[in-house]
Amino acid sequence: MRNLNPGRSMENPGVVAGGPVAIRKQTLHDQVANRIRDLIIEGYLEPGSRIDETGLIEQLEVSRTPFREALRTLAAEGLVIIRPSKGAVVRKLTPQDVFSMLEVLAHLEKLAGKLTCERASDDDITALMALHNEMLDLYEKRERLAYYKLNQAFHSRLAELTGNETLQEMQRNIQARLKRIRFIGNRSPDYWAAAVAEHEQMAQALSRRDGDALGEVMARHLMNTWERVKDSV
Amino acid sequence: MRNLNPGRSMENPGVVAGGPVAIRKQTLHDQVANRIRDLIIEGYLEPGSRIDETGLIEQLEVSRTPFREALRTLAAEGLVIIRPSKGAVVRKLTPQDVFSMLEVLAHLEKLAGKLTCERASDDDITALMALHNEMLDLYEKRERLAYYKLNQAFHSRLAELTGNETLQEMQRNIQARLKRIRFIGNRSPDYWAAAVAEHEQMAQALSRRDGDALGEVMARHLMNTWERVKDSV
DNA sequence: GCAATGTATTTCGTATACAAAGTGAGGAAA
DNA sequence: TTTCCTCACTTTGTATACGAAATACATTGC
Repeated sequence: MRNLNPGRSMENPGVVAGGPVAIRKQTLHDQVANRIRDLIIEGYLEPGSRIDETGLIEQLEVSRTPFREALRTLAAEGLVIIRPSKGAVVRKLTPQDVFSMLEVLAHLEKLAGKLTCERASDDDITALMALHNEMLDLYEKRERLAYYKLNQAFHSRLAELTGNETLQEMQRNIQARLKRIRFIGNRSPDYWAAAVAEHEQMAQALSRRDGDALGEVMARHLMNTWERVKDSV
Repeated sequence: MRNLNPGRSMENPGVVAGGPVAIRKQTLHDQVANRIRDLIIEGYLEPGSRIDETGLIEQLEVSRTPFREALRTLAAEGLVIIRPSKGAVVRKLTPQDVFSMLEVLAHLEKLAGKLTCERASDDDITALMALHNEMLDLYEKRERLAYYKLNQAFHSRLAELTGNETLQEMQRNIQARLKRIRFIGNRSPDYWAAAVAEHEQMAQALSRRDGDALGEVMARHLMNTWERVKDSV
């Protein structure tokens, strides 16, 4: 499924196998928005800290107009907060914020699980299971970053299979805000093992197309994530 | 709970009962964003139609900079779509879009119902019931617009009582996109009566603090809404 | 007469300049 | 010494100007 709205954050490549594809035009403010988003996620811009317009503009080598438009996009996405006449700050998530996001995300994933079981084709389910197996491999090898990325892909794919665009968008939005936090969640080996065990249960439910069970596991999975990260928020 | 982000759509007044509140500064682009949002919701800007930058700028008497920043905010909210170098169009909702939004909204409201039953104080519930009774009054008097507004307030309040900020934000976002559509939903007297009956059930469940029942009714309510509006999308 | 290409005109994207608001340091008065 | 005010400086907000891209139209060739 192609992302027609260049304003949203997406990491899919611009090329699809087989045949010419429209050249993706990226306006400057889109590029800037993506760049700043990454800077925030990767921690170069610390939560709560003011965003130095002048400084960043020089570093990114763009003028103020596209930069400010990008900031407003990120503000609408909830990643930064713009205080009129006082500059923008990277939004700092309180534990409450994180909990509320996980609570909603858990509930959305529950819906995703249920709908996917109802609507996805056998091939799609098989493909999803393949992803899961890859994840197990990576866990065995203790390749944490790769595992993490595949994990994101797994959840995104699950949302896609529901065919529900809104669900995907909301999930993406929350994921983007939580990205840094979730990465922390798997720091400890114990936590990681627990997460893998939960994923195994998901895969089981998925292969049985047991939507209710899948939904329950996914919701539980995210509430456990809370337990894992709450001390580091 | 105050809305600290002036970029988001909110209809609450700037003053809360009891005590001084920070004066809300509104930058020009915020005002413009709000204005355009209203224009879209009220139908002055038709879905699918191109937004005439030059024309609107003249009418609103603002320059391009705040206008374009406002557009990007609305794009991030999903109300308009910006096609690079080709102008912005008011997002046109396909029946699929509407269905997917209602599906997600239904699921979110289900969560809201459950959490409210678990977390709200008795006073809060009583206040919510009062809203409900007012709605019944307005239905008797066939005051459709007032009923509609109170209905929105009821659902917003319910989300507030969960104490979950993210849930509120997501609900607001979807509500904003659906605003026009939902208004249509009550056109026919039969439909309206059905909606009122469903609300009565909600109130019942709420007064019993039966979260599961409330959640079920709310989810059903929105799926019924789909039945009511699907032909007019 | 139709299609294709070149050109004019409009619209969009970005940079920059100017105005307004905020911030902080230093000094004067209590 | 402390507090409050003032003034200079920094940063933000808005307007405008210019270059680039897209669209519409006319002209030319078949």
